[in-house]
Amino acid sequence: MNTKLTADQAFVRETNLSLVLRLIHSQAPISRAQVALMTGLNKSTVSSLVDELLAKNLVHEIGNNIGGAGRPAMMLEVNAQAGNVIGAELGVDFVSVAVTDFMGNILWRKREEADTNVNQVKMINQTLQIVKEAIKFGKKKNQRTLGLGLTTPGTVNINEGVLIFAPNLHWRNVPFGKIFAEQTKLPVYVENDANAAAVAEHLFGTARQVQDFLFVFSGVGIGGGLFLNGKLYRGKNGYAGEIGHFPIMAEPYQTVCHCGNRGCWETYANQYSIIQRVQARLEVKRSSIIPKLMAEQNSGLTIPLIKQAADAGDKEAIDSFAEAGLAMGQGFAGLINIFNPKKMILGGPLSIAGEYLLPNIIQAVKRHSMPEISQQAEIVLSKFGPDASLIGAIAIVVDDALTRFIHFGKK
Amino acid sequence: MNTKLTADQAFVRETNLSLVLRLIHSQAPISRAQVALMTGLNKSTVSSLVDELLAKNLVHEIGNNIGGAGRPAMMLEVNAQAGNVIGAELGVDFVSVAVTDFMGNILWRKREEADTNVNQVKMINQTLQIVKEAIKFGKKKNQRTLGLGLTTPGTVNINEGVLIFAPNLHWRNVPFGKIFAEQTKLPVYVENDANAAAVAEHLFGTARQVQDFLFVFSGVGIGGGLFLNGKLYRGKNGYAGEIGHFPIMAEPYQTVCHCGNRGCWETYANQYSIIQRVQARLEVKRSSIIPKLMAEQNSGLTIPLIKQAADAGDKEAIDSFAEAGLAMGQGFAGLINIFNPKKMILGGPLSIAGEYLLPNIIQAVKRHSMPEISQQAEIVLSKFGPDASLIGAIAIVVDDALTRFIHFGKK
DNA sequence: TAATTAGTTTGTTGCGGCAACATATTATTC
DNA sequence: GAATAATATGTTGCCGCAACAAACTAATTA
Repeated sequence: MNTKLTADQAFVRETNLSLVLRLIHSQAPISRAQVALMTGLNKSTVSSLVDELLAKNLVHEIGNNIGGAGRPAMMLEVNAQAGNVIGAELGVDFVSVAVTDFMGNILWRKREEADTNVNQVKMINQTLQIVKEAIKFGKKKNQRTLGLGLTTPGTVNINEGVLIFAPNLHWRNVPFGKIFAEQTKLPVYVENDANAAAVAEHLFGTARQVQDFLFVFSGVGIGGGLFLNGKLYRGKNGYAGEIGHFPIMAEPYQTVCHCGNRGCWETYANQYSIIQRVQARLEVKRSSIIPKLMAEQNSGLTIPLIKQAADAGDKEAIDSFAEAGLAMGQGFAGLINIFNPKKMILGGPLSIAGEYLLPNIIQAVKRHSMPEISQQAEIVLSKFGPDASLIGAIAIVVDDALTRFIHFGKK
Repeated sequence: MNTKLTADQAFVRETNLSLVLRLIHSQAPISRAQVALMTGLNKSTVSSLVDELLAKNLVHEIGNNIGGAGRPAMMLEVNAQAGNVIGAELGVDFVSVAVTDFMGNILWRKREEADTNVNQVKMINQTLQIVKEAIKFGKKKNQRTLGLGLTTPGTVNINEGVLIFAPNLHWRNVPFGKIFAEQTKLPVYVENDANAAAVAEHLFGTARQVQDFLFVFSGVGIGGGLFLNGKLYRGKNGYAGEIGHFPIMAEPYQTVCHCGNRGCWETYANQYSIIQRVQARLEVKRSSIIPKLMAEQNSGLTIPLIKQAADAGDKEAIDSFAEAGLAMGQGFAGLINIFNPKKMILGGPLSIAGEYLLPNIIQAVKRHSMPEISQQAEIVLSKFGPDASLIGAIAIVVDDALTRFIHFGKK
């Protein structure tokens, strides 16, 4: 951790450059005068900072503002063509890769099913193959590629780029950073899925001006991205955010968690818990269209299928989501009490059923948290839903660029 | 919230002044040369910064270092006589006030029993009376008094100095800041007990160089002080840290929490839960010396009395602490998974039984948390035990002084 | 006396702030 | 329709102040 504690003039310049760049990023189109007003910086200082950003091609002028008295303002925005970014999400049963411009607009994407249980090396090679396609696509566009972001469920050492432990993948100590850097010759960023999703939401999503929020990434497990005081909180070793393993022991479903313990919150509120709930309901022979759907589609009992049943009005599906939503809300309530956040954002694969989960989450939060605190917290769905972690992989590269680019020379 | 995001030269000076002052505070005695080495600042810069601190009487020279080659170093330390600080802790059933010097050394203290249930105004007046005694004592010492810190269990708006809600006191919207400022003419700082205790531990206690830790304040309830990235985390409105109200619903003790809900973690691990556990054990007529002790001392069933019984080897007392320790550890485990802290510090009234609780907390943490994370977390007792919040009241004044004093003119 | 370490002096570089100014437009008046 | 006023944007040149660098003095030991 390169934690310089002292300040000097270079630090001042970097701070202000980064601040102005981020402001232009999130508020574009915006004029120099508006930047000066919003930051409190002097007009002349803003001009100097913007000049530098223009020279580095990070920002460009997009023509005059019309209307209003006085000299028309020259509007600025971040240059989407500042470079491409590649993001890859390594899920438990799939791999997703995307190429975007600097503003996070998707230019290319590909998703493949995968099976992590079979072979770690095979899955890494599969990912590498798709990433190489993505790089080829980026080259065609004749743009520099700024980096490769890689997200995965589990605790990550981001400095070394090593996956420490992913309970749901049963993987330990995988040096993703080294592997992908050698094979792609790109700067590689490795990050936990929920952390990355939180950054995505802050840069491109529903948490743009929000300084304190939690991203709850729900899928096979439940992970948390803690965005506190305007930045990601990673804890002592970067493992912070394992919110799914808070021991709550609430209901009779005493499922053993992938982490090895019993009573973890996520076992009551993850994908599998919903499937369990549906199974239990089907066993007592209630009328449900789910068996019919499974037969028709030759499919197992999956979340998309249950969602489909719920959309068709199937009571067992809807009630199962509701139950899981209440269990989810119990954890949300606890987290809201702990963090006093402005927003709680639900994303990840399970969020495709957000419309069935959210009302129950909100209800449980009302019941289980301190009203003074929960009244302050807005509970919403991720802008990117099941793609939250993929866009997150992009976001961690862009976010780093927004602070580091400043050090680059002229293009 | 005066959140200036931009940086300028004044900011640089403040940052470095504060850094040097804090370094001298925590590492004294220390020379200018050592400060330069540790901070990376230029020798001449350090000299200039130290000169300013000397001129403001915040630091003083305490003579030459002896031994070693070269010119002997002039050692520096923070001037304990820079001013007095008054701290007041408003507990659920007591009031404690102390006067310390700038280094937190206690010069005077007084504690009175109180009963918040009877009359809020009466209790505030009682506190005010003792605080005025403290001020008089401070004046005798012929020192300026830097401020009054006030801690209380509950959520606090620190900017307004208002207690928003204290479940265990049944108080709402008490403008402590205004009341005490008018009556004492001192700068008044109001803070939640656990938050303040965390600051105390960081400035004066076992977390001096620790950037990421949680203070768990256990007494009538359980509060948390979240010290993250080297500073207190307060959340959106300053209510963060209500860790006691995480809904866990673990055991048959379905006690209604003071917050109005059921299943809050603190109901399984607070003072009253231990008393309940002892009562339940005594009812089934086990042999215990507790009834005898109660009769002898004409006392109710209190934590100090149960502790006394445990010290005498009483199995029921020891086992009750052990049970509560395990319940406490369950929450610790969840918090460790969420925060990946370097330390977990247990303090507050209940920590007088720390020796009986801690081993069980550690055992439960091992069982319920992810080993990669919990191996990183040291679980320790507060340096100040039951006084953690009182010293915390001092610490919030000193901490503010360490950053604000820099703005003062020459004395 | 030489070596070593502590701290000071003098001058340099580079930052943002300030105030005056040039520029470009709309609004108002005749 | 032309002249003038008002308004807002952005630039220029100068200043104070920050840390830094290098050369210095100071005080000690070997």
